[in-house]
Amino acid sequence: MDLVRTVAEALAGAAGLPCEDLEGLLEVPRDEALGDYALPCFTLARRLRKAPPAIASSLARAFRPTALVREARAVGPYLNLRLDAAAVAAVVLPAVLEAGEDYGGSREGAGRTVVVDYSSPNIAKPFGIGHLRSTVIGAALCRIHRRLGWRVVGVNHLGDWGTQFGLLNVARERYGREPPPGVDPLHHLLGLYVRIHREAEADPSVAEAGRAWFRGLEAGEPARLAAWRECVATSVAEFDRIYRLLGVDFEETRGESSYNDRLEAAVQRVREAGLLATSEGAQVVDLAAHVERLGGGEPPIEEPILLRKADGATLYATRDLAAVLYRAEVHRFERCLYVVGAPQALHFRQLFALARLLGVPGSEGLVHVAFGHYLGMRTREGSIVFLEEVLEEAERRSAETMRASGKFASLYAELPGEELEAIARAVGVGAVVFNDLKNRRIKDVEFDWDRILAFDGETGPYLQYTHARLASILRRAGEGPPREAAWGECADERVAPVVRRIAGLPAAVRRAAADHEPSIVAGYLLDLAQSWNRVERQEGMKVIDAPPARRGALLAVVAALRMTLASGLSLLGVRPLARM
RNA sequence: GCGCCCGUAGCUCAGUUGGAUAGAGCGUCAGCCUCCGGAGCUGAAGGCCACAGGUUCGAGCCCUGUCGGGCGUACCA
Repeated sequence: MDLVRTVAEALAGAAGLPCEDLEGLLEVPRDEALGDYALPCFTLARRLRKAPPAIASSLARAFRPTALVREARAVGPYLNLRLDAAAVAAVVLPAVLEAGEDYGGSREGAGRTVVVDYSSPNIAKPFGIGHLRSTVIGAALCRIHRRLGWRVVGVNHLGDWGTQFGLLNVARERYGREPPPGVDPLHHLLGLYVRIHREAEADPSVAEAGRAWFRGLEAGEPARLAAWRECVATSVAEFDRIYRLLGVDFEETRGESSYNDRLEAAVQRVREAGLLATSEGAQVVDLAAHVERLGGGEPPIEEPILLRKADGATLYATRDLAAVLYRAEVHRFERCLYVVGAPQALHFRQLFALARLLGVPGSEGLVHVAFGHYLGMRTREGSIVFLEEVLEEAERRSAETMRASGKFASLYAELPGEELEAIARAVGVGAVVFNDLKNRRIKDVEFDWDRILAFDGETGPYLQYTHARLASILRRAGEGPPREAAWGECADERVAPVVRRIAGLPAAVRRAAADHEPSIVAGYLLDLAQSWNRVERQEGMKVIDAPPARRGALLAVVAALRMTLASGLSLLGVRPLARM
């Protein structure tokens, strides 16, 4: 079911133009009174060598109404199309009911593979609120691509290697490996991490001890490897708890350390391609010198990419290069998305340029999905806001709101306590997750408890609440939506705009994937929910008490609406709830 | 210095490949529970779309410059 395409087809005959061209040009007018769709004729003017208003009026004359497109009227340079709302409902609603909560998908990604590198927290560092963004954006992009038929490989590229393990283990040796009674292992590690970092800043010999410890680890000392594994295991256990809470699951969890034995080969490949140079003792690729070979008119990258330090050690870029080679070989991706903060833009421009210079398959599909950070927290200064802390507070507030509800008794009476807890948790998580996804990802977000935990306005709970009320109507109706209904009942000016918006999910999902921008789905859902809440509350519209014909049609609308919301919310990682 | 990103209502943000009169939410003020769920809804106030040029029939959107903010700029990740 694709409404725009059907409209374009209806118009193609009159216009004498290919359907695809028209489909791209069609837009929804700002003012709904003007029509359901509009064809601006400006761009056609050059092609047809006629003035836009003349094109519009001649199209209007040539147009023959169809069952779906009832009328085409020229208004200045626009051709405004009026759809038959009953016909729209007859096309849209049964299709949505058929698709269910998978509505919005397609097969456009069939046979294609996308790798999504996301979350990727550092072991031995706290999982702070800042890590939420990559996790939640990446997980949403995975679900969105999967819905479009792609084979998705979500990768958690753990930061499980590097000098911080040296420091951490120096601290463990000095202050104790085992947590004191009553302290869980992870918080013990984090406490050590913060403490030793403070000391290292004040005392260079501490930092040197850390580096020395790490050298021993790299050399493969068994005792240090064992200590390292312990740290990794402790951290991963914590991360898993958060991932379960967020409903996040990875196809591949593979840390930087797993590329250790591929680093030499990666550098060797660069050398054989004739790209490796020595500069100030380090081994680098001078991208400025080679990148013009790639064409594409990209601005040159002045900064060289470093693959080996003067002391022979490898770097971040070396491991990322090894990782991209591995992924190309094993996963054979068409696209590979790196959901990583905007400050690393240069690093990825360098990495991608190098991959293209090496002719890595799929390197044209490498994308840095950059995002702004939460402001107002610094890891090193101890003023860390733990994600888990935020989620727990969100759950508390949600439970409080539930208890304060006048409907508490009637809504929740028959539910067991653990179910209530699960609902409070889903609402709390929904608030935090949606808050993160609702704006374009490049925007920085200032950390603010009240904002992140808000339950009214443009929030996750608002959408969940709308969903719950729809579910409630369907529950009370005591019957499922009909396959066939008097669709004319959906044609009035209150219901028709809602039905038209229901039809918009596939386009929103498609655009979200193309732009790697989950906020497009978020914005779509808010508009959808608002359009319903407006008519429902404002007009006091009743579904269940409506006369039989209207009741059936409205039940189909409510059911389709609920499925559309459920589908979109699931894509974002927000749980649709039957009650809350 | 150079590079990248951001600048739209008091605050946080939408604004499709340039298209009709720039839209939401929060906050403020005024309203709506004889309710299929008030975590909702209605209304009001609030804008030289940072500034200046340019391209175009048409610019919040594209180009150039200026200002403001953020980030990056070789041996951290």
